[in-house]
Amino acid sequence: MRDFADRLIAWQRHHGRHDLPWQGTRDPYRIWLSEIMLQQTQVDTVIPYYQRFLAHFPDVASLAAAPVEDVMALWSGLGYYARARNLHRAARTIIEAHGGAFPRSAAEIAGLPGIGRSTAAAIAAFAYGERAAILDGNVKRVLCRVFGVDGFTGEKAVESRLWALAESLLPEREVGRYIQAQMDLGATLCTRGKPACARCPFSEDCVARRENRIAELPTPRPKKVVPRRQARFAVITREDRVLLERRPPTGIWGGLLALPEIPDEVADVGAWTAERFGLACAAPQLLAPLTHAFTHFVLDIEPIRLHATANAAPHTLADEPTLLWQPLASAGDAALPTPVRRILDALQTPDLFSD
DNA sequence: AACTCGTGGAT
DNA sequence: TATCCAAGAGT
Repeated sequence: MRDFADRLIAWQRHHGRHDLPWQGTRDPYRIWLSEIMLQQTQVDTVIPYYQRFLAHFPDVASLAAAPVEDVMALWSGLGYYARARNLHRAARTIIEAHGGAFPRSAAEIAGLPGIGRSTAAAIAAFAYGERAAILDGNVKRVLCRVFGVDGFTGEKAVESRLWALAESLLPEREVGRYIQAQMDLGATLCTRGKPACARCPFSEDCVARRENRIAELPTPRPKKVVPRRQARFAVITREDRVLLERRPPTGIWGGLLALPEIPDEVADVGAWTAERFGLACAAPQLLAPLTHAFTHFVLDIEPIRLHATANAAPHTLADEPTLLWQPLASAGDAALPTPVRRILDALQTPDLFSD
């Protein structure tokens, strides 16, 4: 198909999306922020986070100047928290190593942490009109269907073929509109479930449609059994505060504030609390358990409430910088993972009839 | 290459 | 309800 890009661009003018919050600007910072938030995350989920983040950090300088804890708090609930840490690291790199000027080419942009080939191309195309191909989930789905590409797109051979195809289809002009068109077509029309082929500009040419293989393309990811794990979270309160622990920068919920996890081998929770935190507590109280599903495992959570007695002073934790007494009233502003947020919400608004 | 890393929407 | 996976990147 020789006029793929031209037809896609023409379609985008009349049927594409033009009013998303990150559109209508060539500010590479705003485009960058949107692209990072949109990684593996749907548009409707991103929009309120994007607005809030931009209100706090309107440019690279303000982001670079902020403590990483503030950045994590604004990312809280959005998931994939390494994105926030890398965003912050990259902002500081731009200020310190690039003199505050955003890199001008996709190749340079791709050198920043958290920015891979596809995201770098999107930023360069939107901000500078650079002729660079993207390969996100939308593009993969559209190309696999229209051109009949078989095989799971996570396999290197398939992905290499798709990259080559994406490069070969690039138009000479209006690259920004073109890649927006690819994403719009994939997100609004060539969807995973029931694609609206009747409204598609390629319905006559599409291999998947001609061969009646719309449901088989793109080839789905090989199935895997997701393991189920169990964890006990200590909800240690003292007056109107709760004890939180900063998680290590890597791993699950990296850099976030969470409830201390009670090791599986601990039988006597009260004794463990006394030994671990130097806190005397009243009898442990079981709170409502909850299940949290990740992509790669399911976590069954048992929150256990422990009331610390008054002689347990907050300042005894001064030599443990990862621990802090968080006022429950302001817990909503903290960098909490979603299930911890839910537990603390329930603690503040006890409702025997909910759920 | 295979695994890790969150959360919520869609079906 | 169970399953898939979304504007992917890092290791």
